[in-house]
Amino acid sequence: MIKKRIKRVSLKDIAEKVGVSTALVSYVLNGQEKEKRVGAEVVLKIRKVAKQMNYVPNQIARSLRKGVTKTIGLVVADIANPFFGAMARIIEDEANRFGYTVVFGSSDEDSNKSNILVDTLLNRQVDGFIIVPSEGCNDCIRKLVKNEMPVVLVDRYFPDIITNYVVLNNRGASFEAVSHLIEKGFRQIGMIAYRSTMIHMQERIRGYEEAMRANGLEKNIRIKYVRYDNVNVDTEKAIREMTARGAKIDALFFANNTLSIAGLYYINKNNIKIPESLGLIAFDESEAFDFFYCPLTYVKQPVDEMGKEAVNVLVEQINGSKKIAHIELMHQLVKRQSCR
Amino acid sequence: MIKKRIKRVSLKDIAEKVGVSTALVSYVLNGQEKEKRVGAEVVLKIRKVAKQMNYVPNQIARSLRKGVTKTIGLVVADIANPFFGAMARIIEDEANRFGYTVVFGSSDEDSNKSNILVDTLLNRQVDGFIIVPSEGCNDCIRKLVKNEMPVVLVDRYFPDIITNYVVLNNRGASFEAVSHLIEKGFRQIGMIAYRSTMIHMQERIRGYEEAMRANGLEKNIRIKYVRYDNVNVDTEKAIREMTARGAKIDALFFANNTLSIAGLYYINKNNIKIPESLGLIAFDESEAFDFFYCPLTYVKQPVDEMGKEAVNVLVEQINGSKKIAHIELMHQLVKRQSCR
DNA sequence: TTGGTATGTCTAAACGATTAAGCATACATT
DNA sequence: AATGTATGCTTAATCGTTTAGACATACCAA
Repeated sequence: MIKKRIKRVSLKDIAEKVGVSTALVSYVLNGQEKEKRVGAEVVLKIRKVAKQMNYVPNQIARSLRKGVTKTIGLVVADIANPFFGAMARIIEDEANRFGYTVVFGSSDEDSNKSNILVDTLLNRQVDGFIIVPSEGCNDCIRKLVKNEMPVVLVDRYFPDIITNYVVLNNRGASFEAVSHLIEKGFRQIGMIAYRSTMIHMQERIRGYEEAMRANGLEKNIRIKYVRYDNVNVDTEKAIREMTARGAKIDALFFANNTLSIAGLYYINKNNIKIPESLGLIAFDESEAFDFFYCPLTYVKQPVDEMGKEAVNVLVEQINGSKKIAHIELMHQLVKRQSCR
Repeated sequence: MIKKRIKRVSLKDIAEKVGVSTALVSYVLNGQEKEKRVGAEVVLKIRKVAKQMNYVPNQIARSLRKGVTKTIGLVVADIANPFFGAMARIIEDEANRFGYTVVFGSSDEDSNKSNILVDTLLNRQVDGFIIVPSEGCNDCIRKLVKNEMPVVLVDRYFPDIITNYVVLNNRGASFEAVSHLIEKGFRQIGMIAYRSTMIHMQERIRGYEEAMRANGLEKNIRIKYVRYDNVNVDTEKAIREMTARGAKIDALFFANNTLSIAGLYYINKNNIKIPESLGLIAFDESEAFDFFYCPLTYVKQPVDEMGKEAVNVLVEQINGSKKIAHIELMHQLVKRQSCR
């Protein structure tokens, strides 16, 4: 059952060729020839032979011995979602700067998948995790934390679990967005959110509610919840209901990129006039927001910063830091024509 | 220098607790209790203790011993590009089905970065590669192939290197797109492509040229080349020049998603009327194509199929297959309003 | 009794690197 | 001559698995 590929060159091969022990080869190839007092000619010879034999160190063996893999496990909701794709890219670059490689997995917001992913990555002895946690994976995160596995949560976190996180100032972002709609004269403002107990959603909802209340519009609060695995159908239904004659809304606030885009498809299909019939504010970024016939005002997240901070915090944790980082980043409200 | 984390439970710990050798534990936990004739009560006890101690096998140790890591190395141009993000997602799912985990890296179309990535992944002893090769990394791919490392190239390949690939029928796709423009009455059709010798670009260009020639329009061939690291500026300049009075084009064909979107921004900014002043066909998919004021006709790639096929071919290679797969998938021309 | 077969378990090497500790030798110092 | 110290290299254990092969015991058949 042992794999038979072209036999890779090992330290031993070099050692034999040069006529020394593997220890010397290891010292030299790790740049410890000074401390370990390796003879000058031997150093040169080892270097030469290593290059000539095309030696590539076996990171697996090294990892086993050192108990460190120089690998980061990344769990996102869906790598195909541009928000997470962009974040993954930043994380990749930043991790590389520190000598880490990234292994990733998509959870589809499913706690079961998340669990499996985390276990797989644990098997593989990743040195730490960056996780976009899903609803219901509290225990899984708690287990990691209890085992002192370095973990940084991003985009969301669990208030009852003490661990590092890097998130957006979601409530404030939402508050500003909705306040902006109100300033522009909208009163019947509806919101479309994921049906999720996760804190990022809850905070965005809370920000909406607070902005409404702060302006005496608490009676106008209308929130529709969409299931993650049924975005299109649920979003269409939500908008249809909210724009039906009767309790008609005059503006709509979307809780994230997927919802916004689903909404835009519906709005286009039904020729709803933006901003005359309906003011809009979206969340996250998308080219769709730029090319929609009436460019959207949206809440922009600092994805780059989020990714970078996550890696920085994680690397510190891996290096033994004990202090817990709770980072809340600021949004930016990009104002355009979708709310006059 | 040895890492001190919470000590993970090992086979030995279980063996000691149960009072047997590690061999038995290994057999049982790998489901070989029948073949290896392990006593019935011992089997139960090992299972119980393993569960109770929360045992997680060390994949690193197993990999070292077996010479197999159950890991696939994925090198794309940029994981943040939705085309590659979508592909990564498919590859992830398909790889998981076969018990593989995916390690990824972005090359930015840079052969140097590609080289470093491949070396890093080699260190980590991945069982095989799925690579979107960059210009100039011929040697790097050749080296892998020579060492009998399982490799599948996607999106593009090197005609002079014998190895597996899964690509689009690029020339045909381009040919059909441009023919469609011609059918619709356009004659002065320009193309915007990457300045790249890679086959996918060359084939898309060739398809364009052939369609032009097939319709006696060879004198009208106008191609502008854009640098990967300067897309916005170069694309703007290209369109400006092509639409300047004098040798004015009446339609434009973009060679991929990034170029299309850069072009659309320029077109919007300059109020160019689509399709009246300029017919358009894009390549790849994007929500931008749907929300652009005049929905774009575009060449759709079967990303899912491409990802799946790549994994399937790779797994076969890893399992020892010697036959080389050259797979060309069919595009789909999605016809909408941007070319009347 | 002898040998054969079945059953159950263990030993120890191997994967490839790292690294503490030990062994030689040469040279300088008193 | 005795001791110290610098230099240069080797030995062997270790990380956590896997697995071929040895070993031990029981039972049955001839």
